[in-house]
Amino acid sequence: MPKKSTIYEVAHRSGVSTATVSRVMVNGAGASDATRQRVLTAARDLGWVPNGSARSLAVRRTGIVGLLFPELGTSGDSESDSPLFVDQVIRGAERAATSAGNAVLIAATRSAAGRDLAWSLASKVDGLVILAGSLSDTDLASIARSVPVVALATPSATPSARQKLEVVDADNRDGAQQLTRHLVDVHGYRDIAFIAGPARSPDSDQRFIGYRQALQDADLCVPDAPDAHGDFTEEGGERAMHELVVGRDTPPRAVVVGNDQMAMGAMSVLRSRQLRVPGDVAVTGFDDISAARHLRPALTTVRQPMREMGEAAVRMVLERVAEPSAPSRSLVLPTQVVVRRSCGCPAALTTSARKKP
Amino acid sequence: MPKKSTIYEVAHRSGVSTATVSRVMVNGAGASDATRQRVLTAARDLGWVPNGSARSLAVRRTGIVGLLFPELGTSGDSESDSPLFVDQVIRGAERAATSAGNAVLIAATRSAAGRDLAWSLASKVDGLVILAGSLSDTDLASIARSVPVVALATPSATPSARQKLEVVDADNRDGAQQLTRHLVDVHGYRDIAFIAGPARSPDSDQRFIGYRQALQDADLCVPDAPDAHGDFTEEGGERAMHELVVGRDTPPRAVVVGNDQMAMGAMSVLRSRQLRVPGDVAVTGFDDISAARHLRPALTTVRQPMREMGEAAVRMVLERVAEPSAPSRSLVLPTQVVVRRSCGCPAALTTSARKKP
DNA sequence: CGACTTCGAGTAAGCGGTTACGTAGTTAAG
DNA sequence: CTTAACTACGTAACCGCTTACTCGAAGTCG
Repeated sequence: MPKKSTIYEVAHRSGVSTATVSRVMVNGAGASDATRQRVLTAARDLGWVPNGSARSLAVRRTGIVGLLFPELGTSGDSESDSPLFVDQVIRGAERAATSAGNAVLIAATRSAAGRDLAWSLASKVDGLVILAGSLSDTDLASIARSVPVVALATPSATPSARQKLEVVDADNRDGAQQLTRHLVDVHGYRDIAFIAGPARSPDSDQRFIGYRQALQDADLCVPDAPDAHGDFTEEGGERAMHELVVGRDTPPRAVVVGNDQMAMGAMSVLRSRQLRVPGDVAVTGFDDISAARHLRPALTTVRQPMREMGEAAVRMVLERVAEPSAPSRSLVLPTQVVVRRSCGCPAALTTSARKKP
Repeated sequence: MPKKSTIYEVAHRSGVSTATVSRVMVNGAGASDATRQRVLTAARDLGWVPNGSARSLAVRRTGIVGLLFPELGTSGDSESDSPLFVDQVIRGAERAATSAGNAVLIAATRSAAGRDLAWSLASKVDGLVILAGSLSDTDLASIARSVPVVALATPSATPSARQKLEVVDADNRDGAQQLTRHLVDVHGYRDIAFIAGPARSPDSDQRFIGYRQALQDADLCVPDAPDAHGDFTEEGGERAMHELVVGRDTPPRAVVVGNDQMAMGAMSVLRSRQLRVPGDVAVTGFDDISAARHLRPALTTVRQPMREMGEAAVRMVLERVAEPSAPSRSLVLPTQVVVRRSCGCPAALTTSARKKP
């Protein structure tokens, strides 16, 4: 690179002051046409890229929002476990940011080192959106004291933290409830098992609560705890389903699985045991990742508006940046059950059941 | 937010100069233990987050690398067409950046507005990695004159631009060639059609070239142009396959499709015409997106090391940033064919054929 | 035709860090 | 005891851009 040029060189080359150059670049106004042209030409000739740091320093705004998320596949190599969830959120965040003239700075926390990363990110951005699992609750709270933060999918945030924190989440509870109700009402299943995610996953908890609610509404027996736990990966789903099937005399008539990836694992276990889905055992997932549509049978699941969550989160930080003293709000986005074949519905019925009418 | 504090306040509160505070923060050294503690405490008490812009300005380095990619789904709403390719690249880039103490700033160019976005990105980063299709060749070249840039999957870059540009790509040609060879050698197919991507896609071109090479090596008739074109989406694949089948008396024995998403569309068209895959028509894809494994039949395809591409690209920009005058290199990463059922191989054979022995 | 705007453009004071350089005060060496 | 070499820390000059003021010139108006 031929040593970066500065605004001074541009100013000198076009025979004006730096102030004028600056005016021309930021808002075409404040200069005569002739001057503007001279400046523009000089800038182009020099290949001048204004220094963003200097600009940010002067205007006290970086035009960047940070996105912190957890890198789950700690194992490293496995490509399969990529949680599409994060990717969608990233895309949504990018969209909202770009359309507001900002950009998104991303970083993934891997085991432990998260705290430092978070602070280093914080120093470079106007605001932060932090995905569940990236940071401990206390770190989250303390960082939120210094920078506008919105937490994504983190309903667990302690009340005290809530004061400074904004939260965006999907209605996991309602989604699971609608889904389970579909199983009960439409298909008449009564023996419905639940495979949960990791023990301390708020998402998984919410889904379990919704599931229980539906059972209770139907006057069915309501279990205290999930029938099995997985870790949200396909392998975890296999293990959980295996455990579940082995632990019982007869398999359940249906099983509500904590997310799509585990549901995929679960289905393959059933298949290998000669149990037909949905004929013998109906299976449902959660998330509606793109693979869900292509499974055979296609997976009935609950769609989370992942993209929208990313967008909303970014919009909220930006609003907070613009208006730091506004009261902090929370946002719960609706989920939607997507009926496909794995629950026992016919192929034709690809429509999606909407929320409570 | 209780008005951000500065290094001056920290310095004052701990009774030292800003220089000392700075020294403590950057490298724990250069100060006595007692002083260090006082500074650290003061910083924590104030919830001080050093201003990244000021720091970057002073050290002339942002610690950020930009990633520019095209947002393909111009239509907007459709979620399905999200090319997982980009997501993987993002993840790879993030990984390489974070492990080097940097972060990734992402932005997607949507139709046309790309140029401005690119420059605004450029002003905020140390270097840029730009995905194919984000920018016109001329814009690419001109921006590469002012900032270190590595282009991803952009073999088309004009020779002149090459001088300043670094390029990372996957060996699309070789992948397609190996794949086609597999079809010919292992399965003995002779009538093999090709469904290409968008007309001006370098990736698609390379794949077509590899396909032709394999046919030529086998002394089969070598077509001048692809049998049909799609746009890399599932719908595009459906249209292309439809066109292809309708345009011929008998369907081809096998068809090499430009990417996985189109292959999925193609397969559903075949199915709806009562043609069995792979019994009547074998189908292959390209990319190895996660859905490929879950299709029925599972899709034989070519894996691109998308994550590695993202990592490599970021590493290369960072090296260029550190050593601006080094000669620019290019990198072509190997691809790998992944044999599954859609080509006609038995279920058991889930292994992957490696590159030329 | 003098007073009042309006407009184009320059001056210079920051923005919040970093760091070369300078200076006591200590310790080690001669 | 003098001198050299550290060590711990302060001073102040940047880094490159924005923007509140200023100011002269040109246009407006009663």
